[in-house]
Amino acid sequence: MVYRQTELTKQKKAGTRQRILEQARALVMEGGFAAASVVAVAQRSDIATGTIYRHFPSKGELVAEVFRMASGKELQAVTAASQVKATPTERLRQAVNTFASRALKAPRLAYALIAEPVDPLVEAERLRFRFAYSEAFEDLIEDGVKSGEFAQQKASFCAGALVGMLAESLVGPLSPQLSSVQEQVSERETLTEADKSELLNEILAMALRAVEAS
Amino acid sequence: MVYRQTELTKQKKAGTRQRILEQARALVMEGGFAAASVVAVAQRSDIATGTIYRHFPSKGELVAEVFRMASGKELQAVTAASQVKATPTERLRQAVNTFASRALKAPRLAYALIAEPVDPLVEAERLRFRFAYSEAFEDLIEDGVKSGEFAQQKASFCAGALVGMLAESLVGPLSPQLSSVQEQVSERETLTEADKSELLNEILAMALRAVEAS
DNA sequence: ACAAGAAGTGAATCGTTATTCACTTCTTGT
DNA sequence: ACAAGAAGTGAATAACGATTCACTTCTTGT
Repeated sequence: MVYRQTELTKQKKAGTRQRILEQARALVMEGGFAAASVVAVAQRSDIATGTIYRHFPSKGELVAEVFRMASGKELQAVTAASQVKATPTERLRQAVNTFASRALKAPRLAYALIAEPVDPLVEAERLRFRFAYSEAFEDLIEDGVKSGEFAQQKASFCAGALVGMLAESLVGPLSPQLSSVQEQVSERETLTEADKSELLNEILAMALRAVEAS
Repeated sequence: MVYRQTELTKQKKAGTRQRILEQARALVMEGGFAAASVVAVAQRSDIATGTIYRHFPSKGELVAEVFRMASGKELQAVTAASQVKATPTERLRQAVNTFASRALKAPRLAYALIAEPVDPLVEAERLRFRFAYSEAFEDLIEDGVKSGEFAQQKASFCAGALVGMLAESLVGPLSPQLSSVQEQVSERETLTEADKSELLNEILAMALRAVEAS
């Protein structure tokens, strides 16, 4: 027994693992989870397919981790925005704006995270994250209801509906952007900056109306 | 050339085709599109797998037609509800109520139509139907904006967002019901009648707030 | 230098479904 | 009854991606 794992090898291994995750993430950004086959991830990471399995027990676990990384970043941004020191209305505005504008900046990734058909392990993560988003909004809505700024409503439900509304408002505009894999929707228009800005305004206005006292 | 297709055989063939569609639909109602494999559909229709291909060029076309049938029925109900002779507010109330209560009555089917990962051919149909729903709401919102009952808003966008909100508000409550195939979510509660009724009220209230003038 | 354990390799295998096709059975008009 | 065309059959095949595994290469301590 001459060979025990040392600091160097441990780091090297962690590095490989990291590279796999990064390349998988890059593939998802370009072509969604569908593009992240084991073979493709391996090729892009300059390793053999088998190596993937030295780092992840299954493909599902790999993509679930990719999902967790990417969604975690988004969630953090939204949560931070929702906790600014301001009125509930302003906090909602910030949170919605953060969510939507980030999605519009990386449409392929956003679609993958929000709506793309995925492996059950990933779907489970998605549910979890959706719930986490919901909680971020829930706090803010509760404060708004207490202060009378918002209408009387069941915060837990409305937060969920709000997340759904946000997500779905974006899926429509987002899906045409996918181009590559899906042939059917090829000749749709691309979103101009002006379109995006108008979209943002409408989403913001509607979200506010949806919770505000009338 | 002694055998030309006659009325009787034509009807028989149409009958078989119909039975295939019905059994496929039944399978979808029970276990979603995932449960509607060609073999399963054939078995349940008491025919050989090959026979499916005498009636449909591919599995995709078959399930797309099942989707079209089922969604068409839902769409028709919502459209009808949205066209009752009443104020825009009341029409919205009717349409939303129709959509949501029907979904809650057949949760497995609703989930399959709204959110289940499906074959691209079916996904294309889904987009089309989503747009059709959106149009039903669009007319009603436009009327409401004109009459001043609703806030100033871009009807085409808000209708889409509304459809998204409805769909997504339901996916959460609906997905736990799936039971059979998905193991992860097994120990979630089932919706009681009281839950459903509360859910309906909240959805209705939020949808109205989302479009109404403040 | 060497032995042993760890990481990496990639072609072969497995699992799952849709799809095909050579064959059988049914229907019809003469 | 019979021939021809249509419908039906279901085992075999195709296609696809995940997973395995016997093997090679690398790393380490003595």
